[in-house]
Amino acid sequence: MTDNNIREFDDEIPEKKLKILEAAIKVFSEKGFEGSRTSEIAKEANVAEGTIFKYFKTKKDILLSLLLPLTLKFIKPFAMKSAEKILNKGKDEPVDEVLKNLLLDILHLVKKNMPLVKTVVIESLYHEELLVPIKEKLAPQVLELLDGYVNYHKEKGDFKDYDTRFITRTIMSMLLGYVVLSSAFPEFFSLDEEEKEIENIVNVLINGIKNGGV
Amino acid sequence: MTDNNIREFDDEIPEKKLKILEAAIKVFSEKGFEGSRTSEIAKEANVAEGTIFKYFKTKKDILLSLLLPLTLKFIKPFAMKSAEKILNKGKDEPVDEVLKNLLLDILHLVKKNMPLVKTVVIESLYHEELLVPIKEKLAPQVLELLDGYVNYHKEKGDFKDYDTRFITRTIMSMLLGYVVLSSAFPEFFSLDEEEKEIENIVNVLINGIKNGGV
Amino acid sequence: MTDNNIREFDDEIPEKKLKILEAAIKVFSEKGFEGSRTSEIAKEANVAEGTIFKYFKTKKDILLSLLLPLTLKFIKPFAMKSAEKILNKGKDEPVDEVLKNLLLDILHLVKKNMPLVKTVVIESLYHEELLVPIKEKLAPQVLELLDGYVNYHKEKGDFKDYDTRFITRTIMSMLLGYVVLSSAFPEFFSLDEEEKEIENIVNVLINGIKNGGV
Amino acid sequence: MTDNNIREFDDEIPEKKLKILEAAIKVFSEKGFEGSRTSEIAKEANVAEGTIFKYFKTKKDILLSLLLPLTLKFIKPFAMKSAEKILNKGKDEPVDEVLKNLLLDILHLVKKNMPLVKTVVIESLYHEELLVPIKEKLAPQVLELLDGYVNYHKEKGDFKDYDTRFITRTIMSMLLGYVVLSSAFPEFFSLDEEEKEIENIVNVLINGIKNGGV
DNA sequence: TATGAATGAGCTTTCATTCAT
DNA sequence: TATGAATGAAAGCTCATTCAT
Repeated sequence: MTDNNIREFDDEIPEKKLKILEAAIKVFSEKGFEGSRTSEIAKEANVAEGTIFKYFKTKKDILLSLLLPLTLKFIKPFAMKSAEKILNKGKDEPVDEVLKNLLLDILHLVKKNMPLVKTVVIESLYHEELLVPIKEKLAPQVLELLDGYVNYHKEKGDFKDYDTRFITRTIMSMLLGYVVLSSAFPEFFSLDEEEKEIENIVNVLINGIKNGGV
Repeated sequence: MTDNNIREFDDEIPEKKLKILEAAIKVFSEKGFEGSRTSEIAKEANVAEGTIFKYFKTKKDILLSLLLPLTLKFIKPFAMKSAEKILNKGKDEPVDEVLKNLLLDILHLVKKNMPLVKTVVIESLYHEELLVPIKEKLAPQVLELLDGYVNYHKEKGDFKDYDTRFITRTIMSMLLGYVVLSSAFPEFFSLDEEEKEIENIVNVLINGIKNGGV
Repeated sequence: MTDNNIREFDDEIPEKKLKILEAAIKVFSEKGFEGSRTSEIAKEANVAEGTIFKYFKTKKDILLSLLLPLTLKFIKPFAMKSAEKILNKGKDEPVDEVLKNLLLDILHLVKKNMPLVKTVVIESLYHEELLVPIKEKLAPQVLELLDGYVNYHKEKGDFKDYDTRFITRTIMSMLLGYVVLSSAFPEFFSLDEEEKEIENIVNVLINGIKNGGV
Repeated sequence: MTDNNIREFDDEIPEKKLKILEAAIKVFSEKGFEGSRTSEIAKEANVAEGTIFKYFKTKKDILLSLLLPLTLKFIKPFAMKSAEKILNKGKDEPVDEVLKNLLLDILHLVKKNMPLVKTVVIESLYHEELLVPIKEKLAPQVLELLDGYVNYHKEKGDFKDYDTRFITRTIMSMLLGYVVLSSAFPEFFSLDEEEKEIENIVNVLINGIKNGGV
């Protein structure tokens, strides 16, 4: 499921550098950045320790260069492929179907890149250099996309008159909560019913849990 | 708001040990466990570095002893005070009012102890010794309480016939999502409208965002 | 002869710090700064390697702190004791006797602290941070003293009408040349005839080597 | 002035090897041998780092091969050209003129090759392998030449009856002192008056600074 | 011949831990 | 009990040297 695959953009990135990045993602996600040893990354990457420092000035540098793969992984496919699916083709499909597919897309992207996402998200709590680009580049793009979707349906009269940003946040919130909970306590979730779970989440989001609400 | 106050249970815990724990919570939450230095904890606690090791065998030991304060902070008040409010007194109050109060209670508890919670939650991702007790002691108690609440309303016919555990998870999910989002991106939230935000979240949870649903 | 004795000013300098400084002077003078290993300094000082970095932030820091002992060794005794001997008491003594004693004083100071002097002089060729204080503090004081001596005798009509600074430089030059040559090629000099050698140097300086002079 | 020109003897020395030697002389003289990086030498020589090790087994090897250029630079011209000028043609010229020209010759040779000379001289203090050949080959030849000159004038009755070797040493000493001082403290010397300075030095050497000495 | 990516031994420096006081 | 100087194992990083191309 998680394959740390960051090779899609191996335009001219050297093989060894890619192996080091993959190894770093794995080790960072298991031990945390500060708890990781460059020696372990080297071993994991089947590379001499010195080689790491040919490609990255410092250990911290490895962490910071995870921003690029993360961005490429999320911005590119998410903003391009999904955005059109949602906003153009989606206009005729039922609202819950569209939302479910959107959340599933994001979820799959996150799950496929869980070690990378986990590492960047957690380390951004301790390293401003990581948080700032996320806030200024990644987050706005995701928000813009979702805001567009929400506004479209608000104007169409599908959604209640909540503040657009509140609805966006709530959608994000539910997905985020699911991701975190299901990662931390996988034994409470059945792996094979992920699609059903997301379907339920979308249903709650749209109709609420109250009996009688449609 | 966050005062790291763990002195409530200073039955016979020595003053210096408490100061070390408080300092550790502060430093751990700012730098992460591995990124924290015992020298900084000592300075923050106004204590000699050697003193730390009179009370804690190792640095890791400090981290592990955060479980006790966390448990005391959450299990005790939450299970005792709130549980009764919710299940007994709450039976006559409207369902959304009860839920809102419950979430606000939890939220306040979390915010008041954010550094402690942040540290234990994040470090539990890297240290089994921390995760296991959480899964086996803390989580079940919280789940039991919420499950009870959900079951009560399901039986009363207030809630749709979702799986109890799914509703519980969804409630947790939304709160967790809110906590994480509002901590990571405080600039997207207005600090003074926390209560309104929770109110909205509860409304969405109960009625959904779909127009026409009550 | 060379005892690396820098303890004279051990006002409150910790014993271990002194031992590290002494060891560093020894090792630096034998291997050069860059060729020296902190591990060897530690061993020489009978101290754990980590202890070095309790007293000095970096290895470079050790080098820079040699300036203080050097200054104390040279400025203090030289400027105070010798200056008066030379300029006051010396006024009645024959000019060559005074000069000979002055040069012998300096020479003994240099020889007694040869490793320290060698290290600072050579490393100042590669480290601006070392050269600047020497040029701005040490050198001017030495020059001022010698200039005073030279001027006194020029005014008295003892010396030819060379530029004062030229004579000063020439005196320094001859001593410097002797120190360097006798250090590099000790086998060309008889150790026990140092005083005779200096006497000859002073004679040449005053009377030249030309026959018939005097 | 200093052109590191060691190409005079490029009998069959490959171009790249020469470039490496020149680069090494430059870098060594600026950073010291141990403080120099082969990577920097390679860059300075416009050569791949690996190429260095095609021509020199080790970094140390580069240092040792500086002996040959140094010897060629000094022994050859100095012993051949100057020696005849001094001992043959010089016999009719005034003693101070000859000495002045000799010192100027040496001085120019030293200045033109300062980085090379500086490096070999300083590093010989830390590397026996460098010092021994200097002591056994270079020094004796220089001394023999000067001794011959001094003896010639002693026998002619021009010089006082000092030990020949003492006079030789004193001449070397004064020149050495001048070179070192003027290199370390160039601001104390006027560059354009080098010839005048040497003239003065020779005058002092011959006549002394005492007033009335001829 | 010349390259430069890769190496890994060894460097300086850090830091949790110990222990004499 | 509390200290903080001292420790030394282990960390990140450097750099002379190798070798496949």
